[in-house]
Amino acid sequence: MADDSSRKIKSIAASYRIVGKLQALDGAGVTELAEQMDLGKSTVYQYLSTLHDEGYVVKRGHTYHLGLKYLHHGMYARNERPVVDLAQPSLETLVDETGEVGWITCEDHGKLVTLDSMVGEHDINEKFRGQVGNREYLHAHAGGKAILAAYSDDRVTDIVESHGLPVYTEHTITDRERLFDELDRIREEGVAFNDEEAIRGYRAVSAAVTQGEETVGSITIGGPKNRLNGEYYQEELPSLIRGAINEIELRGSVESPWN
Amino acid sequence: MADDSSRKIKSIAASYRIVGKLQALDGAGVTELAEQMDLGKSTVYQYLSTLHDEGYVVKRGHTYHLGLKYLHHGMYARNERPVVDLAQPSLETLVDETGEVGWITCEDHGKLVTLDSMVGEHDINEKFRGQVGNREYLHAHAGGKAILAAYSDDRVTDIVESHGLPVYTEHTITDRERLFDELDRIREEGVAFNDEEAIRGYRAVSAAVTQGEETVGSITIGGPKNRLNGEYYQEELPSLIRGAINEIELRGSVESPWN
DNA sequence: GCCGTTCGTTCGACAATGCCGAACCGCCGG
DNA sequence: CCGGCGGTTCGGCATTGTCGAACGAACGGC
Repeated sequence: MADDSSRKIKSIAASYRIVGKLQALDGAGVTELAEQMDLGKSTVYQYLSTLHDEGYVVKRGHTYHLGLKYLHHGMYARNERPVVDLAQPSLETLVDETGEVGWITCEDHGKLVTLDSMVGEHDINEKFRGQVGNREYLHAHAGGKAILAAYSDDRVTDIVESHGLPVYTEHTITDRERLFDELDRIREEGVAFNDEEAIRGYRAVSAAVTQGEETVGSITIGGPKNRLNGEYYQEELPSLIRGAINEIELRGSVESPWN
Repeated sequence: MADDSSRKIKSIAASYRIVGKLQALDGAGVTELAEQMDLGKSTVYQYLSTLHDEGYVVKRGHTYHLGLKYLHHGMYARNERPVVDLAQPSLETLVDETGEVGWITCEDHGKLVTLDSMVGEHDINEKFRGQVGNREYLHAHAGGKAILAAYSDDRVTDIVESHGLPVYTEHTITDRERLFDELDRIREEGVAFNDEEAIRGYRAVSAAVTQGEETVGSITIGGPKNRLNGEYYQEELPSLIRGAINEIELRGSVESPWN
């Protein structure tokens, strides 16, 4: 593995390695970066000043930080995802009705990306609030499993092979067979659950959003286990989510009819 | 101009040119991009597949689109800006009180970047709503002028020289002398106005947010001219904004005392 | 059902250019 | 005044980004 002898432009890969490190370190200086990445000080400097000229990096004193041009591209990419506009109104009313936390997510390069999150009246442990842009593993979240269940088995296998099934809690699904069983169950029931599989004490219910034939993301309602339990968790929320999905797909087909 | 003979890594600059075009075209194919940028088809292909491997670009059918990794970096860069957490609570109450639209903005590479926007009860023409990540000229917006007024004249001159003073409406400030006069006025009064300088029919009031000695951004309240006029526009909003700034800077100095 | 077109993709070879070490400069503390 | 630690500049070698040409797959019209 890690072959990547395929024709890649090394400097682009290197530039993003630097960008990632810059983010991980909350900003850094030339020397520090050069040491951490086994690159010449002058090389790192050249990368950073190129990125600076292009506006993707800012200098504060003697340390470099990520610039806000990434926000421009990122929000553009977010808004381009149809699931955002499709799901927002229905999910918002769902959040108002339940008071829980709502999420709009989609898949990107085998990860589950948070596109939007809205908090209901039960404002909650900060832990459970969603950060837009966060990238999580698909298999450990309700929204991710809902999306995987909408994909073909081949596509799921590809994703599992390239990302693995890392463990978060004792409830995380960590082997492939159990995952496929779970996905079959989700395909039958139409909703996915997350029962403390990512964070202890946190549960969620989710379903995939499709536009035409394509799966474009998922919506999720989540909250603490002490409130999400019994019939509310097992029946009421799933039924509300299914209703919202229904509403969303109706609107979707009205907005772009016969397409 | 456009000298850029300075030691830059050409492939990084080129990769971001491609990323920008990809955004401008709402996704594009290899051939289309190659034509628009005067590059070999194979060259563009190599860039795109590198960016794809790195996860910064997604393929949908035969067209490439921006990926969501930019959202990850972008939201990180946004959240790192201290003005977001500092200003959010005070601005939110201000928006609730007035019912207008509120903005949190900051400067990045000579542009005014929207970090957050919140709509009050007078939900408004979509035109006036703020898109997070948007990059505007500083001189044509209340938030931008408030920031410029907090900078030194040298710094302002640098920005004006590299970005110019493009015209939006007949009220836009387009010459340097008038800009500096306006900035002096803002320094005295403590608030900046935007009287149809960016969009016809749109007015706004703003003030800069500082943390310690550093200007970290600005907060703005804006809305349609027919509501923002008379004493409300000239006295009441400025006084509310000044109050919010006061509150923000008190909290800022409490959170990081004696620093 | 074939051929023409158009797209994305692969490959090889040359020259441009990314990369590094070494030297330079400005700042700070002793 | 000096040593150490940052960021920055510069020259030259070898790497590698670049392009043209050729390939394969998908599509559509005669």
